[in-house]
Amino acid sequence: MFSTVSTTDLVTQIARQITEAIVTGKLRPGARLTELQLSREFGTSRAPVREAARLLESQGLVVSNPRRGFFVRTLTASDMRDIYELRIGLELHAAGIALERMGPAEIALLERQIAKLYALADAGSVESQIFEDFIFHRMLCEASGNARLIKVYDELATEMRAGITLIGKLYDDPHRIAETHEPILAALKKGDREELLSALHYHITVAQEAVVALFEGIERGDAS
Amino acid sequence: MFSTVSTTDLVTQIARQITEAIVTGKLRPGARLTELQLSREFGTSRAPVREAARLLESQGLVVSNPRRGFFVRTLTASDMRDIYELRIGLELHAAGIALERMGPAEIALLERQIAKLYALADAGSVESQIFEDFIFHRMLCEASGNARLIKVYDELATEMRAGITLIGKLYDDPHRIAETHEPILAALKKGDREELLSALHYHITVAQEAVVALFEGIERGDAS
DNA sequence: ATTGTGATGATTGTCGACAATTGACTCGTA
DNA sequence: TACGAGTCAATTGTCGACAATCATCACAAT
Repeated sequence: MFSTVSTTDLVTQIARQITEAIVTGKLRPGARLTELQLSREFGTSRAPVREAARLLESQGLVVSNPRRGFFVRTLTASDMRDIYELRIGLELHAAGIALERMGPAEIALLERQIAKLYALADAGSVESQIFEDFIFHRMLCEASGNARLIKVYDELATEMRAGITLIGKLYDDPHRIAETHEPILAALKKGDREELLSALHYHITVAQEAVVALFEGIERGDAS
Repeated sequence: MFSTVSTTDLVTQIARQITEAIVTGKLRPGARLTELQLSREFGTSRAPVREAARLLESQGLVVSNPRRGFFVRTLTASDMRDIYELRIGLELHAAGIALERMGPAEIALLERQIAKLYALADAGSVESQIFEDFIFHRMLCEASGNARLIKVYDELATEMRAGITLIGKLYDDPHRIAETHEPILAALKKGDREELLSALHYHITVAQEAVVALFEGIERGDAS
């Protein structure tokens, strides 16, 4: 999850910086990525920048028009609906498997993560709460023990972050955000499969509806 | 699904050729991909080859060791188990959504696809049947209407093909392969959700067990 | 025989440059 | 004023070259 060592290769480093710029909103959707400008900014030549851009394209953060270059991908309401719908399938599947594999230790970790959400609700920034929120769900996916599944989750998480950045509004009540994770934890503790899947489904669906509605509003021309 | 025009850009073209070489087995798992050799083979310079290799890395077909280059990814039994396990979650989710959206026309297309499988069982090559088998399941995913989900399926399909290539043995009774799709179709026609998910789950699990067992055998040192 | 060491060849990572193409801009004309 | 053709700057796609690094191999020492 976190950078292993500071000495990663140049392409990865560049890709990470561009990703940060996108998910934090410094690079707006639709913004053009000119290779020369980026290479100057990073103090490298164009080659590593191109490769980094290709990497980000495969992750769905940027799109490339042949002969025109790379642009920050503009996520639509339809995109977000698909992403969250897929996430439902993915995360419920992960939870179903995880339920069989989790011991008290793993569940305790999730509980601590929720505590962290509460703490950030009181004292932290919105961005850090969003980040830790994703960590919670990633831990759930990790508990499935399926590396391939985790990889897909990470890709979805990146896209969701890229989309959500525009939207601090969703998190107007950070305390409530933390609360909504409780039913998931409760079901896990009980070992109730039906309840777990139901709680997760509800949790994600609520987020989906909020995000999609907001995007539809933006597309309709409300304040960005 | 198929190439839109013959004039795709160079990187895509190279990536496609390397992919073909991998999934057809011409490039064995673990084989080294030297940029110079590939660039000579394609009559280009190294730059497009590098980008194509990066693309394939993001698809999980090749891996890169920094300063050492690219190698054809060696899929393990554990990898295949994860891939098929994820596929179960993905495809069942897709089917659940698809059930609501499919009309007689879409179901008829699936029926024709099964007919094609029978035809290939009688007269076709194993490879073409494998291909059309994947098409059947892709059609099911397409019916979900979720583009993001389809993208993940395509990635999984590529990895499965890369793994399965070694294995013509799994398709020793091609007629039976076609048959195993019938229960899925039957459930769809009935509109029985439970039966559909159950049939799909069984169908994929059977494949998973066969593939994983084969890989475990290979890892144990049986004939490759 | 085995292990450590040094040279050597091959390969990657990165760079700057050139040609091809695109999009915008200007100018002229109806 | 509106529209179209032609020109031009900017950017990408591709290339060959150089330096840094790694693996291999031979050779010597224990």
